Amino acid sequence: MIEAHIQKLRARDHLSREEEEAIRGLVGSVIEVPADKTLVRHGEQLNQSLLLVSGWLARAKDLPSGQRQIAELHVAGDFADLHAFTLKYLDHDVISVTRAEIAIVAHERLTELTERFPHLTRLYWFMTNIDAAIQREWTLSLGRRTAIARMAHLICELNTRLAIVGLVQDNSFEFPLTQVEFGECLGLTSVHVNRTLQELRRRNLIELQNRRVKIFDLEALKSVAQFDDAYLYLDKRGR
Amino acid sequence: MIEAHIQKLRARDHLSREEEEAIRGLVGSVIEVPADKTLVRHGEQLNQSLLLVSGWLARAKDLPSGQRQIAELHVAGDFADLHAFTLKYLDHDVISVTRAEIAIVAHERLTELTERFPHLTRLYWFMTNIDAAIQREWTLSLGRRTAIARMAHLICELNTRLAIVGLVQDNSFEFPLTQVEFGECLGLTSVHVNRTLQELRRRNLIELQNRRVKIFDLEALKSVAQFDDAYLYLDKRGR
DNA sequence: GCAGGAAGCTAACATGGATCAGTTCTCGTG
DNA sequence: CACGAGAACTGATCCATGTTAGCTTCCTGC
Repeated sequence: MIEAHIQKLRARDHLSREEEEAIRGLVGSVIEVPADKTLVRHGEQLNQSLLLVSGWLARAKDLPSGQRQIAELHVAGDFADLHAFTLKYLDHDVISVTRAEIAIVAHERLTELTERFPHLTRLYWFMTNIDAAIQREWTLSLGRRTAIARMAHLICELNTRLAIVGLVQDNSFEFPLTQVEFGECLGLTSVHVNRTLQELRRRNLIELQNRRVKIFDLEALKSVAQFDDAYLYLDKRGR
Repeated sequence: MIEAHIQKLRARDHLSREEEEAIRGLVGSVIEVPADKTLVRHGEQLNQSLLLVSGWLARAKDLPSGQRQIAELHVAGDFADLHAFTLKYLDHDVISVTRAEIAIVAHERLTELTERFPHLTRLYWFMTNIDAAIQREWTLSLGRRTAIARMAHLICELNTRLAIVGLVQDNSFEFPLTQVEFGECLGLTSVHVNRTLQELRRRNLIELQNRRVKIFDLEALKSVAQFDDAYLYLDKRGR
């Protein structure tokens, strides 16, 4: 059920058997939601967080004009709104990009967990800080990278994050975003997403077909993106 | 010494006398650094965090090409790298924008504090999540706002954050960034910063002279910026 | 197997902001 | 009190990306 989540944690730190059990004990009910639903609305008071079991979610911020910026994408194993545990309400929405299975974790359970396991407290604090690091990298992309580098960078990021939870085979993974949604991540219009995608294709770096990305030349793609995975903190230093 | 920091916390939650004492006990030495120094280098192993007493710091991310994006600005009362407590090393640099006084807090002290005060643990976790929310708002700015809205937004943000720690008088506050640095925050060139600043001036919204911003019409400025301070979490819900 | 809608794609044209190449201002220093 | 350096400012030009307005393809439901 939450194997992907355990894998994601294990990529960053050691877990004792007891800790793993405690984490599995967090999950209350598991629900299934359709694509394109707003699961959490900004400002709404929250007493639970969403642990994504399968499918994709996103953090979306909208401007009064209707323009949307996606601030982070979430895949299996991610807590989409763990930060709500301390924030109490969010400054963005959480939306489903695809149909998704979601394990509900009550904040009460998290309070108990954190009072029993200082180490897991630091570990989950750390996980919210990784989300912040990912958003910081997106900030750099939006501020300073060109459209093609930005797009290549996001694909490298997803490739790395999906590989951790076993969702990459042969440099290929499912990519369910429409070009409009892709643009909402990259700060681009769908027209320019289309053009940029074709340019990546033309350079024989990737292919995107039937909601699936295939990376032909990962090293070249990383170099276009100036991608360095350090910001994903894939090392076990003990937190 | 760390009054500003206490004020900033008090803007978000209640602190008991005992908790306040414990927080004051965090501070080791206090140092003074000149402007334009790299205080923390990305990747470097850390066992302390920097609590800013006076002056401005920034989180900077550089591209191999030498282009720089500033991801957040820090003013008196901010922990510039509290996230290093769990991250162990950073994915960005911390630089001084001005001469600054900095209180050094050893991570050992923080570990002790968090094991003694679960409430303060949640509070500091919360504070790192506010930093993330600020960065998310910058992401929205960079992705979807025009240059003038972005600039207006940042000024509104600073106005709000500086007011909390008592650094705003008569809608006016010290603003020590050069136009180049301002552009590094906004994802703009200094040329365009200059022009955009003139446009804000021309519309009688603000004035920037002698390293000082004066806001003439805060409501109009907020409306240009589409500014809503919800993302700064200025309410006391008990964390 | 056909209708309708969403997603993908395209071309022509518009524009916000970058780039380049300076000039002017300011202020600290000898 | 002149000089030098950094910061502020400017004009001309360019170009990456947006905008508009389609057309095409692919599903999905009936």
